Amino acid sequence: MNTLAEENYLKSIYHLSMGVANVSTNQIAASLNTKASSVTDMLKKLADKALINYTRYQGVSLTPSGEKIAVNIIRKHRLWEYFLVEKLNFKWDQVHDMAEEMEHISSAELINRLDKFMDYPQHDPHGEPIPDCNGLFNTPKLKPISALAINESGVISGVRDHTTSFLQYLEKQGLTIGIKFTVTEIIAFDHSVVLQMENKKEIHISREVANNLLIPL
Amino acid sequence: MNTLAEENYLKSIYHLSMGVANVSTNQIAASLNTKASSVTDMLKKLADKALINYTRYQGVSLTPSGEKIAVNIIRKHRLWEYFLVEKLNFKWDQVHDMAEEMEHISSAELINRLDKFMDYPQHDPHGEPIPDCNGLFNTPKLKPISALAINESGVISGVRDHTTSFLQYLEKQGLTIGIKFTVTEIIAFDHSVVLQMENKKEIHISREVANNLLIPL
DNA sequence: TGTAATTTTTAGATTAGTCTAAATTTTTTA
DNA sequence: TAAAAAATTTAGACTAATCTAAAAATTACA
Repeated sequence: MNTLAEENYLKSIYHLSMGVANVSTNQIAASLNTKASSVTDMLKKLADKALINYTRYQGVSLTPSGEKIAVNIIRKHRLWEYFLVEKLNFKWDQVHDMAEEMEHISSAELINRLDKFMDYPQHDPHGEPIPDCNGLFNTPKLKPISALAINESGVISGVRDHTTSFLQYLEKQGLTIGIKFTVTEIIAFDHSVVLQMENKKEIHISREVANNLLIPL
Repeated sequence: MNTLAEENYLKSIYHLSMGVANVSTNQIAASLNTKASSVTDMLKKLADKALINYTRYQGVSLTPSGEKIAVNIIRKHRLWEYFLVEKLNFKWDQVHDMAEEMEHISSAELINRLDKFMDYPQHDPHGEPIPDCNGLFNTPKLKPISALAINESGVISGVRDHTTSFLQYLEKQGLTIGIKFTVTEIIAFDHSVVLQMENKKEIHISREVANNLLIPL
């Protein structure tokens, strides 16, 4: 098995790898709130274990076995988040830190039974896809609301920003996963957007919020 | 907060403290599968944090704050065991190691909601009492089946030994928590005991098993 | 294209938790 | 009650993960 620190590095590298060939030492250091020198040490260790491809000064990528471990941790994270929201009634902005701890519970049998207990959910409370027990999942292609024109509609399917403050704001506005809306106005001056919700209520969101709210492509 | 190692030491000291004033270094070392010298080091650390009363060569006891932490870990352990058995359908002999990991999940809010979700269970799958959110619980006074005479009855309410092999044996025999029986025979030669179950089936158990199966005093 | 800026790595410490081996204290027992 | 045995502690070392400061490599750009 791998240590907690190793698991967190693999997960971080996985997240940072989206769409890029190699992840830099500094990127990893920033995402884990640690120093570049600490990252270098750990990269050597992970390379020795054949979990990453690493050449000095050239950044890293996950090997298939490293990716498998990372995806499994993400599976556990998202299933526990789903559990916390659906079974224990937490809000979607409260579950991240708890799931960060729970994702390191090792038993595969446990997580598979948890998956079954919740009837195999496909997405976590933030709209992220949950890998199945073989590590398979399809990432829905999403685009921000800011890419829509007037009179176009969409269903909120994801968020780009996962910070508590952003999620709390969305919750308060009723802008949660699965909600349908139509763009009724785009303010030329600041690119803010007016949405009409299914219940006819209008919500005015800033360009920044529109950039961080995702709908299917 | 405390480290994982610190939590395990406090829990171990708590369990070993049942009915005795002080726990010895060697007892702790044996229960944690570590060396006496490692224990001594940790005892100094826990004493510095005022979680134990420690005088060199004299053994240790928990302070009120140390006991509070220990009881909280035990609360979490037992609630997760209950969850694993009642919600995820694990057998009572499968849950200990998983709960050993889960008991270190830190959130108090999480564990209180889990408690509520399961409707405030009073006992874990092995019959051990579950402390409430204030750390309060009453330890039912129990005695072994071997203390019964012929024609006396009882309800299985706890087990002294928690090893997988013992629990699996009991499970196979149908000797689980809550089961009622009457002693129909005690073999003088080896002190083995014959039980008649509610369904009239007779089960013959060794003296050792009878010593490890508990009923209310 | 060569110097400056940035990034990354190395060198050397530090902390938590552990270990072995030796020294010390307590307990047992002859 | 004094040696022997057992228990406990100390001393010194090791590993994992981290840090700071300095050195080395890469990249940027004048």
